[in-house]
Amino acid sequence: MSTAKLKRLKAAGWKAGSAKDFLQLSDEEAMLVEVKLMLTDAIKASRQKRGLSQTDLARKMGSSQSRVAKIEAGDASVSLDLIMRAFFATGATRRELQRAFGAREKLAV
Amino acid sequence: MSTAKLKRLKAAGWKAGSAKDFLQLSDEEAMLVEVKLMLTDAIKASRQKRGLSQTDLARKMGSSQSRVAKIEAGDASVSLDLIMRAFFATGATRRELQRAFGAREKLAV
DNA sequence: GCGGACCATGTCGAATCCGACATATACTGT
DNA sequence: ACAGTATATGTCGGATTCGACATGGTCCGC
Repeated sequence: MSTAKLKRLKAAGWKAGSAKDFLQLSDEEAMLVEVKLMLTDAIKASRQKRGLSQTDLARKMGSSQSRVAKIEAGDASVSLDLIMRAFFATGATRRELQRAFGAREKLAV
Repeated sequence: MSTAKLKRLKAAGWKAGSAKDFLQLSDEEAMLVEVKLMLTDAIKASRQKRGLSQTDLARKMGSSQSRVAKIEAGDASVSLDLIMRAFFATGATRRELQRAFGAREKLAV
């Protein structure tokens, strides 16, 4: 499954644009991976912009530091639900969500 | 409050009929609910636009008709991961995703 | 070089979510 | 009335994801 390979994908430094070829994902799976990567990047940026530690964010969203670390690392055990929760918990708005999907990528799939 | 909307709000993990719970809904939770409702509406629209039945979509995404029905109904047991998978499986593009997030307010409780 | 932040990673029992199935309702066309 | 198609709803065993905890690494001010 794509989520199982997400972690390895990030560790190898691959960008979302090349994820499909590298992992032989279906189009839908590739798009889901892209969505997750965009959001985890946006979470890290939003959190740091607001001067929050992973522990701070974890407390805000009723979770733990280790899980926030996994969220930002693109760990396979993290759902899109939790990613989205974390994104909003940083203080990001729906407009910022839309911008995260709009001001996008260097390379299309 | 219509029963249909109460049912859909169970997607947020809500107990139907409790105004108190509604008032306690945090901003992040409310935004997550909005995102989910927008997407489930978009899925249904995209599926019907392309002339697919729930069974067709289920086969495309390796799931079952009953789960597709639950996705579109905003059932509490459906994750955002599955919603996003279904959205892309209808043939929707990332541009349509962005457009769905930019859609005007649909949640009127 | 120590103590204190901050972040990464592994593990685990419990909670949640999954596909699948059974079944019900509604709306066709025959 | 009947058969076929489409959608809705409840349930269940197994799979996935959860928060929590333990622990290790890195960096910095003291």
